[in-house]
Amino acid sequence: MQIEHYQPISQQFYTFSAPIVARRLLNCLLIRNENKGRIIGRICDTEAYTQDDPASHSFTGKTCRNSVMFGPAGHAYVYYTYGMHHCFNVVTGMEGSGEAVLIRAVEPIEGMEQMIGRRGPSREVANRRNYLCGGPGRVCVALGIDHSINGWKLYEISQLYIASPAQKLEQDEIQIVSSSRIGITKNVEPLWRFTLKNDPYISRPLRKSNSAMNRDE
DNA sequence: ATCTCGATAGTCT
DNA sequence: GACTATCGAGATC
Repeated sequence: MQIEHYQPISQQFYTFSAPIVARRLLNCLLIRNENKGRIIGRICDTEAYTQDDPASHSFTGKTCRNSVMFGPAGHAYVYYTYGMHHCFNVVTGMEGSGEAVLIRAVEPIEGMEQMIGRRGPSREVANRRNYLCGGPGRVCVALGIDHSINGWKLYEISQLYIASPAQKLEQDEIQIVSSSRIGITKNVEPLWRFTLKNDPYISRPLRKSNSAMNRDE
């Protein structure tokens, strides 16, 4: 079997504001290289968080935990929540702006055996297509992401990086829906969750109002 | 399909 | 001491 190689997306891609990068990341590939093999997920569900956003970790300023959010774009921000889950984010915007995009779900593309090994065998794998990587906590378990990855560059070929999609899809062909973000209590109005339209791998059903849009709005 | 509920520990005030 | 950008199981429609 021939191995296909994927080019990383440049750091410059991430220097735009979080809502823009969040929708541009849809359909891109999250690639995890390990000794055991390679795991690939196609990003299908993201959320944007900005510094003037009360739902964002960066809202109250730089702290020990969120410091990489205030660093250069294109780095990984991984945090631990609910005493048991990791969440994987990509830092966006200009350095110091305190923005990030949460990766809520990916579609399993390669390395399903390793994902199943980590997530645990379950009959859910057959029943629910979003079982393996549908949800920020699940993405981290399936791809082996934990706090040790906090701060890593995602724009160079390494153990974890993001690449352009394999099939060159025209921008117009990508149908994107925006909706309310999940699991937050503050600043619920902005429709800053972005999903691929009618994608069965997204983490949870859409909440509240939503609208179809283009990649660059 | 859509809801509840509780487990759990790091971070900040 | 009071928060969580969650998950999975179980109940109910």
